[in-house]
Amino acid sequence: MSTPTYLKEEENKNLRLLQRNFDDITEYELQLEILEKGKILHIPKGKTIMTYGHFIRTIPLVLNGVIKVSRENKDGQELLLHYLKAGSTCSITLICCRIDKKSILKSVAETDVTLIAVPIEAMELWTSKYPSWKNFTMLSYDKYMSQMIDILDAVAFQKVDARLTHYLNEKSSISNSTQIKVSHSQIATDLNTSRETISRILKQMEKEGKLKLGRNRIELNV
DNA sequence: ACATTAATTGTGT
DNA sequence: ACACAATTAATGT
Repeated sequence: MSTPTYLKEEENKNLRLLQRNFDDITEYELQLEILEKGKILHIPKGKTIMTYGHFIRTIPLVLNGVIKVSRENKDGQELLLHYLKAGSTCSITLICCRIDKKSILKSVAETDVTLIAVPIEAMELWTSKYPSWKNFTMLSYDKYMSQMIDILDAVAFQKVDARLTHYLNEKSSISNSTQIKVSHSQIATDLNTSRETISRILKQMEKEGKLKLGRNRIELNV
């Protein structure tokens, strides 16, 4: 049975995407194996990928789009941790699935997302077989740890207004626009604070001329 | 075009 | 943090 041409083209496209976004994964063999064992998933904006308590059986390699990762506790309390952009993976899942642990995180597609879902069984071999895979996972851990330190820093030492400013800048860079589409209560959830606090700080910032407010919309001034 | 309703935002305590 | 007022967007008639 021969593979239809359009499928091969699709595969080539994905291979190039993989090479372009994950330049730490160098072995051509490994790249092919990732595409062979992994499954390409297209996830629409707004869809929840993981929530608290889910078992994890695959790890995501993000090819396109942005995934929002937040901590979620039993009571449904949330705190935005970081964003996964193209070329990254969730390193906590690298550990989690190894020890067969339930997810302690929640992830939602911030934009439309394309990713390769790699089953854990495949990864096990790669660590010993391909130096660059080992390197890639180590770099991911390192990146993750740094981000966690940053979060700790922000929550422990920064005031809410500083965190809000940072939040807005990040949002703006993700959407590549100074127009941010989000409600005050969503921001409050992300930063784990109250909606009123966010409303008041935003109002103050508007008075200072830093931004312009609208319903479900914030326009950043440059 | 207008009225109704739901959701978001503003504010005082 | 809570209660409520005001405003805005969405929807139906």
